Amino acid sequence: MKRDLTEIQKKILDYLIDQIKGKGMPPTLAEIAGHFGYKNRATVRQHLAAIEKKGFIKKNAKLSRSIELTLDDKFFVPKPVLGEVAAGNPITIYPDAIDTIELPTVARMPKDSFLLRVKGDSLKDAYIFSGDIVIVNPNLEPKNGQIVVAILDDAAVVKRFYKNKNEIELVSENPDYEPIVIDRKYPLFKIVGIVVGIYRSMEKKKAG
Amino acid sequence: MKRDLTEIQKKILDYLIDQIKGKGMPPTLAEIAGHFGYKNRATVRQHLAAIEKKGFIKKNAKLSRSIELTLDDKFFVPKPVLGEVAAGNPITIYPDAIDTIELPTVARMPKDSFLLRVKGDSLKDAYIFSGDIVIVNPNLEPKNGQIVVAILDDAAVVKRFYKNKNEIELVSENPDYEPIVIDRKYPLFKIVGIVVGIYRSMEKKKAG
DNA sequence: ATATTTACCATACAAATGTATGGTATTTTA
DNA sequence: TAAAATACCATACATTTGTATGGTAAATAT
Repeated sequence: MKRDLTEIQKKILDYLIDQIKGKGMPPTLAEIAGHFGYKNRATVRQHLAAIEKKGFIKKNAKLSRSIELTLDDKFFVPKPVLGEVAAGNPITIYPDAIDTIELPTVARMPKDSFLLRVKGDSLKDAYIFSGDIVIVNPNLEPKNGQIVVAILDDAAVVKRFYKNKNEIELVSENPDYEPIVIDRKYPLFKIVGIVVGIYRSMEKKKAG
Repeated sequence: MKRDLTEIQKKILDYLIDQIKGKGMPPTLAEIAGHFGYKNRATVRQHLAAIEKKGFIKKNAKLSRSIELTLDDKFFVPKPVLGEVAAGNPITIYPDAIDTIELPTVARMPKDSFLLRVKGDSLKDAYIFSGDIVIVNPNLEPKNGQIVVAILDDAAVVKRFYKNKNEIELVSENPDYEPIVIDRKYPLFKIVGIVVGIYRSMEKKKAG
């Protein structure tokens, strides 16, 4: 089937993915040549032909930048899910993506916002459920009543934010969970961001 | 600040987003012209210039397909909401968009899919609530247990789909609502599409 | 009432782009 | 060892592509 790529071909494919993912469009032959120091587009063309022959890309003849990654369907824009955040008890946010919504083909990662998958049911009265993806914007100031992602001590929770006189409270909608009052017990406390939206795929596969 | 786009400009922007997110690369002027039936690339160019002036895209001069979306910072993409669909009692689907929501780019939709705002609470046990936006794909065959949008008689509902021997049943998760059995009473019955995802913005007030 | 914006058209042109062909040299495979 | 495959080069060419300019007509704004 798919033979292995040579080292150079691998580097070129990497570059293709990087460009498509990062810049939002595939490079031209000239751009690829420029990046790798080739003096000729024909060289690039031959590499691309080889990569295509091995099944990693597809080129639509005669169209500029017509390099398609043959990795998967593009049902949704692939976005990395950075971790899981507890709606009940705190759960660690992993440094790297733990999962991807759909596949890592052609995505443009927005600069600031990120995704977290919710675990636990403490926000079920706010209609957020285990398995939902919350969209977190780290650049907004939290207002009372908003749902925020906060770090307590090396772990994160998603709860409603309330700031009183000199005390911050994180409350669940679910009465089974006690409100968390932020005090000296949480020296690492930090608001990670505000939940600006949630998304839920109906295609089932996720466990809670 | 950013002036509103005209209808045509909106359609073009939508097409741009669709192509960039879906195909992995922005279209050329000629491709845009072809898609909208323009006989001339200059027309497209002028539209793009207008859209760029209003701040929705950025063009890198002289490069082919050099259309960058400046929406990613905002993380959201405007999409038309075609109407309201009842989770409880049927509500008419309007022929034109009744609203526009900012759909997160994570929730980019498959081609041909559309959005409906849910009204009513008959699906609340399926965690879909009044005010939620459902993403509907009209190109999938419904399987038992899936949530579908169906037309009963000039009105639409969103319910769980079950097909028995020779009978189709639409059931709510909420026991307050009786299952609807499809028979001669519903000569116009038609499955509009399958709910493939839901999105809920936390920033906007929810409609009752 | 007049100016501006919007929404198209046509023609023209330089640069960008993909392609074609032929060449050299090295490495890998049969 | 001979035959492919790999990894480059150069030159040439037809299209594609973005751009520039000028024009018409209708809708909006001032």
